[in-house]
Amino acid sequence: MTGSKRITIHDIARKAGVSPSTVSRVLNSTTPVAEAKRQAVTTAIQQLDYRPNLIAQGLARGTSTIIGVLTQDIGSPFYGELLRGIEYGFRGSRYHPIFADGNWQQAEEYNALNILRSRQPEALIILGGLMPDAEMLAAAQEFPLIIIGRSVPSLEEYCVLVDNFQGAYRATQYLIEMGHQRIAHITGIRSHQDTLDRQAGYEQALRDANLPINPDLIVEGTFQEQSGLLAVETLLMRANPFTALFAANDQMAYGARLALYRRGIRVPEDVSLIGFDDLPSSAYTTPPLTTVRQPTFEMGMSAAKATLNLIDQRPWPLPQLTPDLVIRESTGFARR
Amino acid sequence: MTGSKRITIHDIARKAGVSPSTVSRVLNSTTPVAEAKRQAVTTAIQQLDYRPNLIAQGLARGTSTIIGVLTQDIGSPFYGELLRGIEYGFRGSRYHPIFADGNWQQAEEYNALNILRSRQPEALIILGGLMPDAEMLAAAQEFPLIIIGRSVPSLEEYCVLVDNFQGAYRATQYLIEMGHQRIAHITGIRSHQDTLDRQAGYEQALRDANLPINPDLIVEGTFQEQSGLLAVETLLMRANPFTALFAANDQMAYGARLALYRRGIRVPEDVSLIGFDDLPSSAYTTPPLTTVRQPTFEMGMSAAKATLNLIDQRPWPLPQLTPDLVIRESTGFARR
DNA sequence: CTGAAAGCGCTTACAG
DNA sequence: CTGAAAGCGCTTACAG
Repeated sequence: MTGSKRITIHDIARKAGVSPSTVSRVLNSTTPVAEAKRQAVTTAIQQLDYRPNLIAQGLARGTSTIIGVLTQDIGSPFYGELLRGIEYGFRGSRYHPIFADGNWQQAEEYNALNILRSRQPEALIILGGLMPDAEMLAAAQEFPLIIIGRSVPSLEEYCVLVDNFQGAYRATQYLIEMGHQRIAHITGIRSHQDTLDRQAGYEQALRDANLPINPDLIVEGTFQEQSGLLAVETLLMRANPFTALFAANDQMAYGARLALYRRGIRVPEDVSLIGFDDLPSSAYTTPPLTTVRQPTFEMGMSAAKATLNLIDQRPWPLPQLTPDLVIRESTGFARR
Repeated sequence: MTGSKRITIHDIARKAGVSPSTVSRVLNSTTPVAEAKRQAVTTAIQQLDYRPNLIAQGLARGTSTIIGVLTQDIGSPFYGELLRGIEYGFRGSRYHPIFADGNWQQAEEYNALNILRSRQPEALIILGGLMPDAEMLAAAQEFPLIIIGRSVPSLEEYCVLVDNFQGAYRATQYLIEMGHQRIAHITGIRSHQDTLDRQAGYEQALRDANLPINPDLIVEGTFQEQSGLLAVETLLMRANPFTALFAANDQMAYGARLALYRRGIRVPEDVSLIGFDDLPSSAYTTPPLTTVRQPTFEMGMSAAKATLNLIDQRPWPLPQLTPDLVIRESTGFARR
């Protein structure tokens, strides 16, 4: 179970008949080294299967090559693609992301941030979260910082996000174009900015079409499946008919779809259903879900790339990401 | 963007009028320290908002407090719960998991392993993967090692997994009990042990019920949704009727369900459908999916706990995890 | 090109 | 109880 003595730069120096400094130099090719010695060192490294101790290197160089990533719910389908994108973005670089989860609770976020801090990250990526803007500004003082899925005033140029208002507007508008007039909305958690922006987009689209905003058609969810299911039950109990339903994320749309199914309400024949996110599985629900696509993988990847650029003090172009409406089969014309 | 000079143990020593050694001692409470000095140190720490540099500590103590986790597809829904469990299992400990992804490719797995190695992890958790058993044994020499979702000969006591054979057997048996005689199977990727075990369970259940094993009813998938969809198309083209379908994982079951839907084949009235994994969203498909549940969160959590125990040289009881059949609404009696 | 020395920020025997 | 010193495994001026 326990390995043999970890082998160090000194071991290979001895074996190669040079000084540790020289070994370090061939390792990092920072300074020319005589060919013979270089050879000796190289073969010694191979023979002893030596691998530099990154943490010692980190201490000596003052660089940890670690990027702290503050997540909110590692494990949720939405974060899955984001993480994959981040992981992909750092591949081949010498940097390695480490994750700490805030669990959508402020106290845990602070805690996670401190955990990350103690690992001396060279930059931070923060995904959403409930931390006050002031804290974000403070963090930006301390580290190169990229923020995903949230817009922080005066830090806009470090934020990677799609326009939630715009996405929701587009979704609602599409429903209206399809002839729907009574469009219900399941919101996310009130404290999230996404929730507010998406609801605002929904309402604006209604307004622009001269349709009334009916509070009875709006119900709050939690971004999770079960809440979508419950929301539909609530909506149905209110006996306020609707022919279309816009859920603030796909997971709630799944729950809503199930509630509808249980009541024998057909999608899209009786009710059109539209989500937000375009999770990978949304293309495989029955019927496949019409939804507002967030390019999550790309968001993660560009955040990673931007982080690398920030560290190297290069410009960090962030892509112009627009939420696309992906029209599948859960939406149709309103019944006449 | 760049922080001010990082403050160290010396800064607080100076401020508190003690030696760095003493600061270290109050930090770690390894040795009694006079109350007055302890106070001075504590307040200095607060005032300067000092946080120890974990990487320096690591070097000095020879402990990184890092656990390397080798994943295969961070971001897939199956791994989501596992990661969440792992994360949860390490909460409150001083250890922190870091992830590197093998992407289900041997070369990348080796690479990921080396990346982890360079971070000097104190233990390793390896999720599945294609690495030869011999490599796993070697890794176990080098680190305390826990393996999830795979059984490695002579390392059984370090493996956390559910019995795939048994789970598949149970699923198939249930279908048979419901009167199904022509049961199709969508397998996973051939090179995965899970695939083999699940198929074996399926076949054994058939055999035990004196039902024929019909190669025309078995089609290979990739564990992804699209392959489930394709598999059903293939099955349908073969014109070999079946009344039930067992997919080697939920994602393929989703794809299969969609293919069926497109053909107007009802679930469960015309075909019973059963998956494997019990992903969180499987409770919300239409109809909710009958499936073999893997307690992935618990698996992740117990792997983490076991790892901590291994590190501390304590016994590391691994739970007895059995795959439960979760009967929902995608299965029913065979048509007569 | 190359070695000896100092230093990265801590910890931990060692000697009071 | 406590300070000075050595050491963790590297890197990097500094002086040849």
